Amino acid sequence: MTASLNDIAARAGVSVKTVSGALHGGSARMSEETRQRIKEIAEELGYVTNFAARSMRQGWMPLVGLVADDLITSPFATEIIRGLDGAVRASDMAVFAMTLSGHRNVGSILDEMRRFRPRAIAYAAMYHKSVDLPAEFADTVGVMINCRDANDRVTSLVPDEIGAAIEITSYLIEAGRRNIAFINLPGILAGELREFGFRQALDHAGIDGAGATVLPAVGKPVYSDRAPSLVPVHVHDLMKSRRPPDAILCGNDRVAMEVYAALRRSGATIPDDVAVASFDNQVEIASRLDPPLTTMALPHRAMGRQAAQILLAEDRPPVGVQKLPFQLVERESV
Amino acid sequence: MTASLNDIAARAGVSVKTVSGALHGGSARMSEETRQRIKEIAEELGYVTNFAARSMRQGWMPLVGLVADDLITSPFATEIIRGLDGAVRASDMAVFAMTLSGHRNVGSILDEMRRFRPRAIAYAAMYHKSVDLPAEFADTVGVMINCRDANDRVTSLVPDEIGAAIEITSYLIEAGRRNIAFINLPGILAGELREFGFRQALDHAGIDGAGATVLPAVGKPVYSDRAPSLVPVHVHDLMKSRRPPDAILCGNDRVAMEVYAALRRSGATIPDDVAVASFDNQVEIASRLDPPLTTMALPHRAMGRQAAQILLAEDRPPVGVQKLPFQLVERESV
DNA sequence: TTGAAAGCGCTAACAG
DNA sequence: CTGTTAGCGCTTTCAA
Repeated sequence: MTASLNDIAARAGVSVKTVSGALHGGSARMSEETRQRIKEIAEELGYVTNFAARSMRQGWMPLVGLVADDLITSPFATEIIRGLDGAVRASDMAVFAMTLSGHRNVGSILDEMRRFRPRAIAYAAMYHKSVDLPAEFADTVGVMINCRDANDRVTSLVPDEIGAAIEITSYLIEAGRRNIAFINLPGILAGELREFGFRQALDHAGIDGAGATVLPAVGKPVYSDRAPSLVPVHVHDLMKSRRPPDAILCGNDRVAMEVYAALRRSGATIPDDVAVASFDNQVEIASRLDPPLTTMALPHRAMGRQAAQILLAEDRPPVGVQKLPFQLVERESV
Repeated sequence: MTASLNDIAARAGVSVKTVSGALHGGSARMSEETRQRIKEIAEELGYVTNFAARSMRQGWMPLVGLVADDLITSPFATEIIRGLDGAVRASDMAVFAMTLSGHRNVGSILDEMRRFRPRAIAYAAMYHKSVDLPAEFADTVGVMINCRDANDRVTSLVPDEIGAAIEITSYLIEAGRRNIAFINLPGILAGELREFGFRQALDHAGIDGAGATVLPAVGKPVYSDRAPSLVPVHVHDLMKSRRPPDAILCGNDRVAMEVYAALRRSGATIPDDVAVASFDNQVEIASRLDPPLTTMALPHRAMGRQAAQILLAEDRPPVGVQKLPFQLVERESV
């Protein structure tokens, strides 16, 4: 079916070793003429390296495994994969992604991944959370992306939620807003941390508790897009209250989308009456809202890139949690 | 590092052949006791099959390659991959995706993929288009997803654009709309086909040309989300015209998003004054618009599933273009 | 029922 | 500078 080094060697009348050297330019030096001839024959026969065979000697396939929560099926995945892929390609490797979706547990999918003998494995979560990786897999996973190991046995890369919340809240305050409502994502780590940062920024600015309303975007304490949204009723109530907010901070861009609609219904204009800001910078949403949304962009791409650095580095860095900064994207909603 | 069959055999005091038979339960039968003991040792040693080694005999890795346009980085990818992955897993294989993004040409990435010796390769495009696959790769690619081979040498799976346009247009007509504007995606195959279906449905209903306005969503005849949008001005002009439309059909859900905003600015309500309908059913957008958007859902998942069937079938079906139906998702915008 | 041995395609070590 | 050979881990054929 597919041509092998042997086929080329036979055709060229040299040994496989010579062909291997010619194509993959090992230290073996040979007449440039022979090398050229071999390359031509390889081309002619449609030869492509057999990584499986090569890996028998090397011990691993030129792959970086990415085991994901349910990530691949989420729009956020794209940026993490882009970042990882770009960096990994530089080392002539490819990213091989598998999704946990139907699986019972993390261990079984990690074992599935290991069968392909990747050089290293990263674990990524769809949203920032704490993951309890079974002890026996602490060595298998080289880095955790967008989540942290509950037992701190694996180097983790997570977005700096607190910093981002402080930055965006301060930004709203600097824009003159004094009564900020935060429609947060309840029951998830990212939400807790952001609320912490939010309150800290308000404290720092000397704004009292009355100006620090925090409301849940959904009823259930679970992150699920299926859960019925509380956004319309919250916004309605806020705007009808004795002291309506002059800014609404949203848990993510989709919440912001709903906030936009609800504000319009209540007759408020953005940003004149109420400024709106958010977290995510989700492709195709944030920039297309009317007015375009000011939001803190998640460092997905950077986490992917950084993960590659860690995985492919000669020596593992000391285990720890690295917080990567969000980026403020200023648009017209503030 | 990793345990091999040899290690297990040594520990169990049997031959590798016996271990292989015990773990992968080939035709080889043996005492249930031995098999059990071997399995325990394997577990204890943390053995996982080495697919690379196995593939040396089989000739291929248990992989289905997915070479994509730029697909992986698009939210649409998710459903195609889900469909493909689900079906492929049933045959104990995994999907291995690679993106064309930085590459010069299709050929080079197909060769890169071939180095991993996948069982079969699918080619997928981000949006429905015609792809001119170099002749020498016609055999390499088993099926084309969301695009068709310009030379009809490869089986292709594409959405039934014409059918979808007819269905949604008829739906609008049945809802009593008589003056439908279509803000289409210019310069791409999907757009052309939909316009054809749109006009056909109007003709069939006996609605004359005056009720069939087709306008481009963007200026450049290229599908790009970077291109400046013409939607706001088109909607403005339409609503100011002597005979404003009672329905607007949109090229995709993001166009619909902009149409919503523009209609609100002009004071029109949805669906009372103007019904809005679209194509895509993009996750997180269509259902969250206010009011939720009636749209024709792209058959991405079905194309992925179907692709797996074709790739893994014993015998290849006769080459041809299979059109998969969209699904009408009725919400409140009509 | 189990063992021994060959061989898949490649690279690395060793000879020539 | 080039050829020969061994061996990676596995499955498969042939023997026992």
